[in-house]
Amino acid sequence: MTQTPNKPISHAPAQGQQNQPAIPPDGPEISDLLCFAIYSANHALTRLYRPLLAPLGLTYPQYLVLISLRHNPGQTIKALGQQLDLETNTLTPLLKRMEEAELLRRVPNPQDDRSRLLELTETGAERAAKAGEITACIVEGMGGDLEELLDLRDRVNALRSRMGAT
Amino acid sequence: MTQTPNKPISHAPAQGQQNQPAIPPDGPEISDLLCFAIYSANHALTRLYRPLLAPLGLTYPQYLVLISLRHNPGQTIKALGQQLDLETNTLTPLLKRMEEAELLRRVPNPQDDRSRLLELTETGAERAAKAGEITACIVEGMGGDLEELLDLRDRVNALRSRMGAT
DNA sequence: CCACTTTATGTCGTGCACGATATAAATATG
DNA sequence: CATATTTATATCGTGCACGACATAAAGTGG
Repeated sequence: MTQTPNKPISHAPAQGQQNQPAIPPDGPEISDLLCFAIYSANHALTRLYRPLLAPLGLTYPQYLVLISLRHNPGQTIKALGQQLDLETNTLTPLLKRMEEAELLRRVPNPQDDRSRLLELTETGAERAAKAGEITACIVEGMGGDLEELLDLRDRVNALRSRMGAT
Repeated sequence: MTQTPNKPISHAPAQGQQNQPAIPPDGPEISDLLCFAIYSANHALTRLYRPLLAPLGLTYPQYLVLISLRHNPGQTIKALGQQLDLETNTLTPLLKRMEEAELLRRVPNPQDDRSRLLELTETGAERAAKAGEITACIVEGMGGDLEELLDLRDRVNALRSRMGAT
């Protein structure tokens, strides 16, 4: 475990004592930044998922859509967007690609002519089931014990909600 | 703090007792997934950075490049890629845009004709200094106390290294 | 019922990420 | 030294993200 714990995260000057900078003089290093850790962990996760999702013809965001629709059939695009914290400018093209791949349908909403409901096709449902199974492999790939991973998830989610995410 | 701690992260069947699934029957929910927490936290962070970086004419990856070059002047593209865990197919266009914006130069490496060294222009150095300062605002925006954030960073980095990231 | 506003979705342009592939220079090997 | 391999960078195509903008259908207030 190569890890140098608790280096400063920013170089905000210490309020009281000016002459003893506990913080690097010319700004933070990449390795100091929590935002970089998250940014880069996200890339690493994508790399972990890709070889497992590629055989299913799925990208990572598409995997998330399948997971979500499996638990919320007939969801609107807006509701999906709220769950994934994505806008329609991201979702519309993504969903179109998935519809073209016969994974889902965007059917009119009888309650509201502006809206569409999302339902998995049979293929989509099968794919969603397989996709759900690979999660275990990912947990494997992430290493560490389960307690740690669950705790980390909760802390990251706490950070998300402090940042005003949905 | 809306938070339901320690729901299961995957639905790997409990080894011993088949008849009492401690894990949801039809796969994980979005909110169960550590990978989604990280994926989404990354988006939230980008949203936090954007209004601060836009006035400097920077994107988030460009901000990272400036931070890195500030501490490692004359770095090669490869070295930068190792630090940011990015390939040249990402970096080359990004660096070209930054060169066009007069933030840096890609000068020939006298040691190796294949390679190029990266140096900040004067504008780039000024921008890097300003960029370093906004980190404090981000820490502000992330909320929570500093201890928590530093600990979180170290845990995320530990996860990164378990996933085989640089 | 008629503007006015809000809401659900879509379109467009830009900038990442990244797999696949290309190219030229450095290095290794016979 | 000639060939083979490796290495540093670049190119191309696809799929996100997302700001800015467009459109049509609800809703809302006179």
